[in-house]
Amino acid sequence: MDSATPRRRRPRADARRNYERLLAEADAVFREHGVDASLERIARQAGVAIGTLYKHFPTRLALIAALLRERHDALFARGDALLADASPGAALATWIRLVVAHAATYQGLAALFIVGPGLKAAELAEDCARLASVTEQLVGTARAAGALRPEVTSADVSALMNAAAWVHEEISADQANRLLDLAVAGMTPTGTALGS
Amino acid sequence: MDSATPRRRRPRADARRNYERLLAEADAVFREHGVDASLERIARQAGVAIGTLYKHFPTRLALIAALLRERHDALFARGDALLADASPGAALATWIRLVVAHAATYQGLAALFIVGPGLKAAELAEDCARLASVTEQLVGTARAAGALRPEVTSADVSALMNAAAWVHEEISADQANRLLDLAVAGMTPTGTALGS
DNA sequence: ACCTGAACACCGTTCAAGT
DNA sequence: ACCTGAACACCGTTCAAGT
Repeated sequence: MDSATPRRRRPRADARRNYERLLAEADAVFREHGVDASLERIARQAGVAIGTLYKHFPTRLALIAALLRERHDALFARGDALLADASPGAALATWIRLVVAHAATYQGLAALFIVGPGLKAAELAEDCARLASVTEQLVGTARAAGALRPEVTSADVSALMNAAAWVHEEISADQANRLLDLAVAGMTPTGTALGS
Repeated sequence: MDSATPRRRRPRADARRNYERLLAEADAVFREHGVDASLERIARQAGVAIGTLYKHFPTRLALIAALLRERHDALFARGDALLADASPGAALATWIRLVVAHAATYQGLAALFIVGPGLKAAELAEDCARLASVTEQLVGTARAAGALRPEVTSADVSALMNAAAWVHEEISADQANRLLDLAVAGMTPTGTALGS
């Protein structure tokens, strides 16, 4: 059985260094120019040839996915912790803020998340599925606790989070927060904030 | 004085025909591939050389603006009519639907509208300003009539309209409508739909 | 007055040749 | 095992030359 998943050989030192430099430069370039930024620029800034970038990351999405790996693990861990929170409304409110802030880190990232499990985004499909799963559980708990109107779906909450992240990218964090607060008030039985 | 704005000379017949064909093909290509579609493809499909496209439309935004001209005139006319509506809440609700449907016609259009009067978009700046102006007036009337919570700004409504159009582009008209209904409920003193 | 298409720059992607 | 960089395709944009 184990032979089907051979343990990875220790990578060569220069390969590992190139991999790390590429990730670091990709983060810098994506922060400044969004996830559609030039891959050639990333390779150039990392001091490697373009072929080396493609060797390590066969597609743009593979690069993005590798870049998000650690942050996603941390995000999902926080999500799992929130599921055990005593106040389901407050837990969902916290989760929404976390996800919006994360999805707004690079311009264009929210657009990737929103298509999610959809056709494309192969390398990010699993991350999107986990994101949707945690959201669905938190929405379910909040609804069961009476913190959400019964007709609000987890798809509604996901769409809102991505839309708010997009507003954050395109206008400002402030305007994104206002949209979030208004829409959340519309999802609440009392017409106010979640968890209050 | 009039000599400062010389009356346009009648364009040559082939020039006029090329102009019209370019607009028609641009509409078709933008509908299928969004506003970032290849200009070369548009010229090719219109049967003209790339230089001819640039002669008529010096920038991509000039082409988009020309394409939206008639639709914008119709939209703003409807907006002016809505300002005289007896029910300000219902009028705003109608306006929101009109703008969202319009902003979702081409993928990427909402992203242009949301930056609006912002730095770029020179050729579209005036259209964005008129859009914002009508929205501001309708929001003001609705608020004065008690149909909106007092703290809701016209910037909030504009952000919501663009966000809903984006969700329409990226997911579905249905999901966009759900976001719209939920957020509007959060903007209303009663937590329900506008104009009811 | 308008149109054509070559020219240049830049990027995505692949792959033969090197070490 | 990994890296390099040329090669090809495609597009944005400009402009000299044609009609």
